[in-house]
Amino acid sequence: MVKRTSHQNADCLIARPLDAIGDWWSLLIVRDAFDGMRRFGEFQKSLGVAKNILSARLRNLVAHGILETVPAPDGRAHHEYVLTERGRGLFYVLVALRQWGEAYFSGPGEPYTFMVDTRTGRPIRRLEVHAEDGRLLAPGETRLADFRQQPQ
Amino acid sequence: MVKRTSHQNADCLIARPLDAIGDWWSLLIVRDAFDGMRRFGEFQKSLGVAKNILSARLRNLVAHGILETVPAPDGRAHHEYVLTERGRGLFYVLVALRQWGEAYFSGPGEPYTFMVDTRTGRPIRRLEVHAEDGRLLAPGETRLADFRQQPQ
DNA sequence: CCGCAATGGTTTCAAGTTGAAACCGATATG
DNA sequence: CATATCGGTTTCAACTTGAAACCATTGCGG
Repeated sequence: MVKRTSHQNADCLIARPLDAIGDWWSLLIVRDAFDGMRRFGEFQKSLGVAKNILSARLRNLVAHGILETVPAPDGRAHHEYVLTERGRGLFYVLVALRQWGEAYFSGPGEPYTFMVDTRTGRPIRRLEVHAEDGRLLAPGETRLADFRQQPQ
Repeated sequence: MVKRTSHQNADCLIARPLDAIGDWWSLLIVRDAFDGMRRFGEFQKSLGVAKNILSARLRNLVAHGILETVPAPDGRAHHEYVLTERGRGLFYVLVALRQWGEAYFSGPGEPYTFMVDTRTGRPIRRLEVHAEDGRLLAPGETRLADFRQQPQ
C-alpha cells in the first residue's frame, strides 16, 4: 500500500473537493460551524469524536482553507475556528445533502424535521437546477463530467 | 478501537446520509453512474480504484439503496449497477459539490470547465436557496440543524 | 502563592481499513 | 482446445482510526 489515495490533483472538479471534505467527519464539523460553533470543545461535545481525530480534521480543514483560526475573543490562549468564504460556499452542499436526507433517510414514525428560513421560521424550498434560460432541469439532463468549452 | 464510528443512527439528517456516501469513493461512483456507467470494469477503469475497494463500495451503495443490480442485457453472467430513485436524488448534492469545486478549487491557468445542460450545451445556473415566499437566502440565513415543528 | 479544575490539545497503541497484486471461476474467442 | 476478458475474492503489509492516558496553559478559590 501507499497512503490513502488522494484526489487532490484529479482533473475532475467533483473529485478534488472530496479531498478536502470527503471523510466521515469534516462535513459535520462544517455543519456545526454554520450553526455557530467555534471552539474545539464545542465540536468535540457535539460530535462525540475522539479528540485526536477532531484535531486532525480541524487541521485538514484549515489547511484546505475551509476554516481559519482566529484568536479567541476573550484573550484565551487558544484560538477559535471560523468558516472562510470557501467554507461558507459549502452551504449549498449541506443543503443538498440535508434535503436528500429528509427525502430518503427519514425513518417512518420519526418526527419530521426540515430546514427553515431563520427569519421567518418557515421551511425553505427544495433546491432546483435551472438551465441558463431558466428551464427546470431534471437529474440526468445535465452533464456532470467536465466539459471544456468557452462559454459564449 | 471498535469499528469506524457509524452515523447510521444519528438523529441528524446530514449525518445519516454520510454513512452511505461519506467516503472517498462513493460519490465518484455515483457521478460515473450519472454519466451512464453501469459495469464493474467501467467504474474501475474510470476511477483507478483497487478492485476489492470498488467491490466493497458497490456493495455498500447497493445496501444503502443508492444503486441496484440488474441482469446484464447481453445475457452475461454478471449484472450491472444502475441508480435507484434514491441514488438519482443525489444529483443535487453532486451539482452543489461540483459548483463549489468550480468556484474554489479551479487552479489558475486551468482550462475552465463547467456543467452544461445536455440539451443546449449551455452552462447551467448556480444553485440558489429560496425561502418559501421566494426570497433568495444567503448562507447562514437558514438553520441547518434539525428543527422540529409542524409545517403549516 | 498554592492547589485544583477546565480547556485544548498530543501521544500511545491496538484494532480496523485500504490498496496492490495475486488468484479464481465463468464465459467468450480464436 | 488454448487463451483472453470480465467480475470479482483473497492475501497481506502499510496506514488510519479511536479510546484512553498524558501534558501544558489559563482561571479561580483560598
